[in-house]
Amino acid sequence: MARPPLTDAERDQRREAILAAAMAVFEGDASTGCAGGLGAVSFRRIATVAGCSYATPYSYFANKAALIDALRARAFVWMERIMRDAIAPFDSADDRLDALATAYVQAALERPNRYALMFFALEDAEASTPSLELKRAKRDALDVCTQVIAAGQASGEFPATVDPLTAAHVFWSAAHGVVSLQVAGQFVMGRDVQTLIPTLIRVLRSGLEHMQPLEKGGEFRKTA
Amino acid sequence: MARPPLTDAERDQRREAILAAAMAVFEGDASTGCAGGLGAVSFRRIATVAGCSYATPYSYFANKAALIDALRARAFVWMERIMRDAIAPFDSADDRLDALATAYVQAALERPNRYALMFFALEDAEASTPSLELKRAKRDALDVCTQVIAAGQASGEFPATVDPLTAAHVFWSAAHGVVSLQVAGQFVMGRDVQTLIPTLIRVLRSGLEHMQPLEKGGEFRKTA
DNA sequence: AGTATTAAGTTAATGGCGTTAAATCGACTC
DNA sequence: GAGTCGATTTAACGCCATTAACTTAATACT
Repeated sequence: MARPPLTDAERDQRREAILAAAMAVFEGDASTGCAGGLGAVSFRRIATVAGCSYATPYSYFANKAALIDALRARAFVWMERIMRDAIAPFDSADDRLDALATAYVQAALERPNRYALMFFALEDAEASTPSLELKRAKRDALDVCTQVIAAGQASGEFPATVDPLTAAHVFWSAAHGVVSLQVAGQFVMGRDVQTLIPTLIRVLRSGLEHMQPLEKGGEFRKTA
Repeated sequence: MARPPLTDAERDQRREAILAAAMAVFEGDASTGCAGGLGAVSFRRIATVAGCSYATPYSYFANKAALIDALRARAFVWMERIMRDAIAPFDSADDRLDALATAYVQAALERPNRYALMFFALEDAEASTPSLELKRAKRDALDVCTQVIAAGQASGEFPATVDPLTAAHVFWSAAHGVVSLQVAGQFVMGRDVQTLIPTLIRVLRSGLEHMQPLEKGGEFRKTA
């Protein structure tokens, strides 16, 4: 007596089409005829590119923040794959760490928009709580780093003075700091970031033994 | 034969009033009755708060990006003062570096909106080239870090194996990475960032001698 | 005085945006 | 065919940035 709802597969397919349109707009695809970047991503333009009405995307995403959230998840998945592919050919923990950092920085600098989407999409997406999909994508990406360090500690190549998750945070934070300052055009490091990263990795790598688990760690001089 | 233009002082004063209104909106001041953050900053709301017409701010700022640029410059000046005040009571280079990092992180976490303004205001401000005012504010802020390191090297407390500017970039990048991942709510570091920073600083500090100048290795190069 | 001149500020308009309520369409059951 | 209900579109609201046209006000010259 009633029209049957869409199949899950159909819903996924149409949701995918909208996401694809959004990605095309975000990446500044020529077919969309616009500049790209987060500022260019509007529901109305996405709808136009996807060939549907302005309101249609609302059947698949609660609001713009939810769509940006999904885009961010894709960006993290993309980065995770890049990192996994980068470490695959290497065996030693040091080599894997180097390859990881190099690939990370290279990917970020080659696709600054996508990198900015991962971390700088505050305006539109930060307000609402992240989706499970995004949280998992983030965790999976960080896991690549954690696993490399944990493996290095297990094999004795790295000192096991700190838990791998903390160390992964430190490494990722450092890489993110360098890359994001560069991507955001902050300061004037006339120097080549590609060469700054190896330096930083080397320093952090050699500093692994100075890291301490934070439960007991953190003693430091401060406050007169 | 004509009405004289406003005095420079008058222009500055009115420009200042508009900037103050913008800052009040951005900080989510109660008098503005809005949430705060960059998303809340609109020319129209600023004009309302400042008690002028929608178009008036255009007499003092070319467009919204220019106004955001000015706000960012203020944020950098604010951070510079915090850092300078933080290092003032200390004498040893180690103490100053610790105080610098601690104050930086504390300030960023206490006023995440302002910190985000410094580095995450891509949408509105990144497109246009930064103003001289902003560039100088950034440089002055970075100079605090550079000077601490240079002084430490001059006194022999820090190894002089790398130029201070590069080292400052490394330190700032690392701190920025940690803070910005935290501010942006990335990952789930259940750990207290306030304690992660000392660890990172200690590691970087001990790694100073492993840093190498990026331009030309030459006489600075320490190890083969 | 009165008037031309010119800067500053206001009003109004344009086009775009996110979002939502009402109207329309289309596939299915009876 | 008629009824029904999900999916989509249309239309609308309010907000935004930006700009053009207009109004106001302060001077200088006659």
